[in-house]
Formats: sequence, structure tokens, C-alpha cells
Amino acid sequence: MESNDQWNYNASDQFFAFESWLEGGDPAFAASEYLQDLPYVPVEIDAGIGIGSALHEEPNSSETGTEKKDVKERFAFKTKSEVEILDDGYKWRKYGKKMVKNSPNPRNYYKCAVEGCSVKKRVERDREDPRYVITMYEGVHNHQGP
DNA sequence: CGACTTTGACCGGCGC
DNA sequence: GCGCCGGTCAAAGTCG
Repeated sequence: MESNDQWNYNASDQFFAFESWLEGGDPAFAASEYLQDLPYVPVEIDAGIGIGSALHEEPNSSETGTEKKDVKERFAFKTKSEVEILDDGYKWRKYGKKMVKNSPNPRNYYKCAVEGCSVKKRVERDREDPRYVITMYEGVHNHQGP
């Protein structure tokens, strides 16, 4: 599928921001409270991947005894984009919109439209830089394509 | 006519 | 115990 191409058109910006976040290179973003409790999942940046690949990581493999089922795979990054609706190759159904206290911008809630797939996604603009969009994924796709 | 977006209401967790 | 805050539901509306 050509969904990789759709990723590539802005993958550079996305993963550059993501790397900066991982390395603490972007204090404003790292310190933002959107992500304070958001465990990130490392991704292979050189692999030309989509978010779906990143979400295949399973953090519970090293856990022993009590497994933390509540902790789903979550992943966030910042994108420089004018529009919030970025087609990532999946079909999303919007189910909510909310104003967060610390931001003048609304936060949008999306869910994967494929049956049996409960992946969720949140999109919101950066409070400091309105030209950036923060996207957060949660869950793992059960299916390969849209 | 069907599928999806919109928007306020509702609910549960947490802090005070 | 109450109020704030973030997340979800669901009815109505809109678009193709």
C-alpha cells in the first residue's frame, strides 16, 4: 500500500520533533503537561515506518508478576502542520472535542473506524506554537491496512 | 439514504 | 463531600 508515501511527506518533521522530545531537546514540549504521564514507545526512525509499526512494541515483555494492563502503548509526537487532519492511512471517526484548561485550543478525540480495532488518537495544537500539532496515539492496530 | 461530524451532556477519578 | 478536569456517549445535523 502507498500509505508509506503518505507518511513520508511529513515524516521528517514528525520524527525530528519526536527525537528532540526523546532526547529532551525540546524543553517546552517535554515539560508540557500533555505528556507528563505519557510513556513513549521507541520507534525505528530509519525504517520508513508508520505509526502502526511503532505501536507494535509491547512493554510488558520485561514485566514479571503483576502486569500493567492499564498501561497501553502510547505514543506522541509533534508535527508542523496547518491542518490537524493528517491522513495516516487509517480511517478515523471523531468522537469528541474538548477544551483543555492550559490551552486555548481544543483537543480532538478520534478512534479507528475498523471493527475490532480500538486504537485511539488525540490531536491538539501546541499551546506555545499554534503552527504545531501534537498527535497522540494509544493502542495497537489489529489490522494491517485501512 | 447512509455514514460521518458536531456538540452538549454525562460520568468517573483526583485533589482539596 | 464537593468541585474541577479530562474522557466518552449519543442525538441531531450535515455532507456526499
